[in-house]
Amino acid sequence: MKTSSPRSARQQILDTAADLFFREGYRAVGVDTIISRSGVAKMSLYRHFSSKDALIVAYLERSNELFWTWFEQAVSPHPDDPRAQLVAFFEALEAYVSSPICHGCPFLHVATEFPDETYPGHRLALEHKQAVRARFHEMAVQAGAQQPEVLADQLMLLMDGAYLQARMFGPTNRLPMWRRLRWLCSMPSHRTLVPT
Amino acid sequence: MKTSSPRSARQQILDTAADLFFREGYRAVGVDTIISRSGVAKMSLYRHFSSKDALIVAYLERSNELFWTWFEQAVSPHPDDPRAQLVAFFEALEAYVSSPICHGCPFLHVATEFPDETYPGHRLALEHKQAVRARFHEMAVQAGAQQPEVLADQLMLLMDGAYLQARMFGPTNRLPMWRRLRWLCSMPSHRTLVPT
DNA sequence: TAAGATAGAGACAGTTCTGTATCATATTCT
DNA sequence: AGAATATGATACAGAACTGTCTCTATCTTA
Repeated sequence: MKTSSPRSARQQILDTAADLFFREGYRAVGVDTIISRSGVAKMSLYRHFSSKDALIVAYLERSNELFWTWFEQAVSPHPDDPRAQLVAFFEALEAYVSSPICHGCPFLHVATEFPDETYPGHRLALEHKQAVRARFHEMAVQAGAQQPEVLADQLMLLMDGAYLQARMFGPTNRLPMWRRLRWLCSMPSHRTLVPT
Repeated sequence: MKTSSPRSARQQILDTAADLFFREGYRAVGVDTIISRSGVAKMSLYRHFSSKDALIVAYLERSNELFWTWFEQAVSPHPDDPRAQLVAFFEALEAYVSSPICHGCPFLHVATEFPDETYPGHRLALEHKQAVRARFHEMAVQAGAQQPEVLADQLMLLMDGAYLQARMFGPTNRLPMWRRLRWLCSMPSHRTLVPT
């Protein structure tokens, strides 16, 4: 451990940027806002992060780590039951997107705000989503799913759709559609719902 | 009909703004880019649209109209078969999101870039999505779905998820996941795929 | 206590953004 | 032809943005 101040300065910047980026968007938040809100000097920001884009990348990398610790923690109560793991994760997801602390998905947002696929943040978003899908696929196989590819796609749809709705309906009025997330998980699909 | 120039000027602005907003995003595109790309004077833009936000609103309203004409045209071959109408729309959607002209969904984008629910564009996005869901629900009822609410939610998930993926994977490399859209439509859900 | 690294404060440059003002020109309708 | 309207071109104001520079203060560590 070096000093405590530099670490806390960097952490302060990252925490503030995370909150602002998540709630208001990447392009909507300027570095001036970040430094005034975090109470650090502008040069401290640029000493720790070479540019705003680098700060965005750092935020996304931290978000990725937080996601996976959250994920593994959600599935940990069922170490030998992949099916229960999937259900547990989506229950955790439902609780999260129903809470006022959720404002969507940082990776979905960055891919929307920076459509250029060569943009570093967009690349990270793609890698993240593909990793999540790979994890879903792995669990689907372990659970003995008959069509793990399709199941993985459906779960991705469910997850990203939940994040989207959280963004559209704000932290309040969250319920209109997402009280039904668990239903969507456990329901047979529309094909079977509509008589042929 | 008044003159031809004024109409074509306004149309020129709207067409150019539509293309730029859709491909690059709302905040990423400035009015200077729009006027230089469309070949009109800046004052012509501000004579037709009181502000950039008003231009965004006009674009969204036009997008809404185009969506519904597209929607009704897609379902028109099956006037007396609501179930076939749903399938026909999602086939049209699959073809659209698989084509390079699709860059996502303008309403999803505006809600992501402007999280404030009081922002006019965000409000329009909410109204649009709720109208689409209402239409799905209506068709689900007509088709005799056992749980039209759930089916409507699933269809919204499917549609928005397709738009999302189109944004993440660019106009190229579109296939990785969305070759399976029709499968997702016709497949029993993961609950039945995973043995209990 | 002394040295070195880090942070704070604030001015500054250069660009970009939205929106306005001015004036000349072209087009349309009477 | 003449009047009204719309457009083009361009300069401009004022703000916001990213990123840099300088100088001073603080804090850790030896």
